[in-house]
Amino acid sequence: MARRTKEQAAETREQLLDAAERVFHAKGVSRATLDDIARDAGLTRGAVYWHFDNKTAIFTAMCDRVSLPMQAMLDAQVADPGPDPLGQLTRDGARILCLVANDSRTTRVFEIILFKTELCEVVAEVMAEEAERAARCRRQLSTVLQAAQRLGQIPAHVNCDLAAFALNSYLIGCIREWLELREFNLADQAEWLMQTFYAGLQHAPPPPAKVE
Amino acid sequence: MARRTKEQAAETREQLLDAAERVFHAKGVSRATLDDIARDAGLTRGAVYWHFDNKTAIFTAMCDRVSLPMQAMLDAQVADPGPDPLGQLTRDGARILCLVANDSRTTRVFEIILFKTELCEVVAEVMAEEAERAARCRRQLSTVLQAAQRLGQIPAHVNCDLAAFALNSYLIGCIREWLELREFNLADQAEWLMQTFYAGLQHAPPPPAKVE
DNA sequence: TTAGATACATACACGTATGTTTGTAAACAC
DNA sequence: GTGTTTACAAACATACGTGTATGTATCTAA
Repeated sequence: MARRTKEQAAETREQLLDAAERVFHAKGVSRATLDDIARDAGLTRGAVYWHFDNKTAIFTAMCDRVSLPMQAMLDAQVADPGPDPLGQLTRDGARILCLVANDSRTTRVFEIILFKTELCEVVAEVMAEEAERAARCRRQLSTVLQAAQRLGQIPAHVNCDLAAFALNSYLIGCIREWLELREFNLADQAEWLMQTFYAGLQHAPPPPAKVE
Repeated sequence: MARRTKEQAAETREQLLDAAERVFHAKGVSRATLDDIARDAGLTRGAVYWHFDNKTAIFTAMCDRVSLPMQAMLDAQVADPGPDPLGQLTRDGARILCLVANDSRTTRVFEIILFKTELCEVVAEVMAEEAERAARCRRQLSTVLQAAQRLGQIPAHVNCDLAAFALNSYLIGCIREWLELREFNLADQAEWLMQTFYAGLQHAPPPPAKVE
């Protein structure tokens, strides 16, 4: 095959990742063949092995294309909680839900991660990364919730670590169930869904014991 | 191999399902081999193919062992909402969380379903069943929430279909995230988690539009 | 202008999962 | 007690995915 220029090669890489999204989504990650991906991109496995070590490398690269921007968004939120942390969290949560609902790449990759990926010992590195990422996310959420608590937006007796867990669970759960359902416009209801959850935090009963 | 009695054969079947739980959990459903399952049970693939048509049949049988009892529990709740539907829903939700936290078989199978199974066109029958089951669950939750609404436990402006979606999402999300985290005693916090969510429903803002 | 590196395509060797078929010893019907 | 069916084990044929090795045409740098 003819050698392409650097830019053409980079474009080939993107096309392979696009193809991986489609194939992973259609067949599931483990049933997807490197040949499937190559063919979908109009290439051969030679191109795949040139740009990536193996299927796992493709998978992580594909995830990074959507997760890195979202992580940056949360980082900014933590860096400056602002005068209304709870309201800002509401809007950020709603914004994430809207992204899932409206950006097709985000939709597809979330569907792949939530429904078409088997985490097991074989992909231990990926699991460890994911666990670290999730833990960091919870810590950040807890930090923002504590800021809200200091401003009196949340009762003092609320355990912010547990509340962060609940918030994170709620968001993931809403994304997961909506992706499975698709019967209403998530973007329209995103604000209400988030506001209802925070109303619960504001009127939460006292905790039975400390978390952890 | 020697022929076994009917009871012995039924026990063999159970052992195969136990083995399937372990192997699916360890390797993921699609990476799990029928030979893996047979060996784990101390048998051969001959036994597997005698009791089940293929891997999909084993998977559904394994799921049924835990999902059927839980579905029966929800059915009973719908048949008689009682004088305090919201309180009863709180206790039922907490009970499910406790089951996930304390019953090892429930824990394992939920982990398999949530983290170690790839839903795709290849297993379309399983997906269709699951979608129907989930839809039925949401309808039942909505029914109970409407009963609570008639009793004044939830504001009249709340869309019960959307609230059922939120509740279901919250439960699944909590189960999923706790299974991934495992850093606190879920059974201890189950009541607080559910009560906090229902506090949100009771203080929910008016909806922006109709769901669906 | 040419030597080497690049960006793939093609071909091969290997392991391995699957479905099926055949074998077989014990249980059960009679 | 004999024949048949049951509940598996063992062996076989087939297919398929992976990794790697090799081929090659083009780009690029000197």
